[in-house]
Amino acid sequence: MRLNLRRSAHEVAPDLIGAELTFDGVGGVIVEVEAYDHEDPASHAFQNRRSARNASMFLGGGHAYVYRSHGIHWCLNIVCGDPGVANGVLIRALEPTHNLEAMIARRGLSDPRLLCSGPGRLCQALGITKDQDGWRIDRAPFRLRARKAPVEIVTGPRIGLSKAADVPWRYGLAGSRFVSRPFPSR
DNA sequence: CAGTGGATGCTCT
DNA sequence: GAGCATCCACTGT
Repeated sequence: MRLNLRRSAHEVAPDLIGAELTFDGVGGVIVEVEAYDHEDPASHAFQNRRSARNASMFLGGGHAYVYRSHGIHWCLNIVCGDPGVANGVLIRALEPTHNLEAMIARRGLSDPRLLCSGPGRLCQALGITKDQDGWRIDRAPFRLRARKAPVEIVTGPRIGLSKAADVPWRYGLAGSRFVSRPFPSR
């Protein structure tokens, strides 16, 4: 499979499940994401409204959008679609596969299930901060590799939102023990 | 396991 | 000044 990040976040999001993401050789397999588009009241760039924070969401598919969450954590999006239209996929959880020692050192934990199971946790584990905002996700030191085999995908409502909390734009790898929270069984 | 509250800083009104 | 696309520690079953 080939990843085309110039499509909308809703098309890209399920294709990212099972893909491999690393930064400086540290990372793993994407097991949970959420899609956000410019017509989404929960998006930082609702109605394509630009701000200092969300500028990189307008750079077009293949860039990183990193923002500060709750004053403490960093969260990583993969920007999708055409330049000028704010689309992004929040990377919520990885199954760690590459350089777990570096993750353990940064996180101060060794349980593999707690290293990258959450958007803030995975940025801490990989060493991603505001410095990476606007960088290309498909070039060094990032690396993004499409999945090689079909996967089973589950969906559900997105996490932690007060607006548009009903739409099922959260995607996960079925049966993964590394998602940040269980998906609704039905 | 479920629920609660604190930490903490930036964005936008 | 309010509100977070979060996480962790702590409480009570």
